[in-house]
Amino acid sequence: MAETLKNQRKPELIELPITTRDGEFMAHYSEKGLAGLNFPRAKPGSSRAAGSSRAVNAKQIPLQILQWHRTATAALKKILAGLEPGEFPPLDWAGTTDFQKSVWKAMLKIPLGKTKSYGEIAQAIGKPKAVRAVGGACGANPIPVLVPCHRVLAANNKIGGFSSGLGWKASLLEREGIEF
DNA sequence: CTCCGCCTACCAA
DNA sequence: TTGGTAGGCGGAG
Repeated sequence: MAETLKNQRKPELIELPITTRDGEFMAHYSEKGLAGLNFPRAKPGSSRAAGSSRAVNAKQIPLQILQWHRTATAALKKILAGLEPGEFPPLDWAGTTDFQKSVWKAMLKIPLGKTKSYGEIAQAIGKPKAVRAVGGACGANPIPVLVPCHRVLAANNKIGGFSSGLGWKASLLEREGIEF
């Protein structure tokens, strides 16, 4: 009778927006914490459908999640301003692989204003040859900015890639005073 | 198993 | 310096 866990296809996350001067980010929360963060769709300024008034009934959102959202919002805005993020909400990496988690944890250890290469991350997690795989994990990072995948550069201080757009990566690095 | 990717080191111009 | 390339690894289908 153990219903196949595989039927749990839908995590059913609660989505809440975070409006910043860079546009509206979208945060996704599970009952365990922040599970995802998306960059703004349009560029700052273009107010398109103005939220299409999908007014989520604030009343039905667990207080716990609202608290995490406040924390996440503050942290995101700080980093976007090139400042120390302070407290983080718990991060929910359910559904991801151990390899990816190890890579993301390693990235969380990179201090603001500092960088590491894909190779250094690979070495840090004990898989010195999995360099390219580290790049893959960075690209799969569900919580960009807070989990600083932008602080990972290619060898020789080259900018490397960024699935959400190199423009974002370059911009985030600049805000932290990083040169490349 | 195959294909692809936020990489690298290396070699040829 | 710039460009092309083969090796290596994990993830997705």
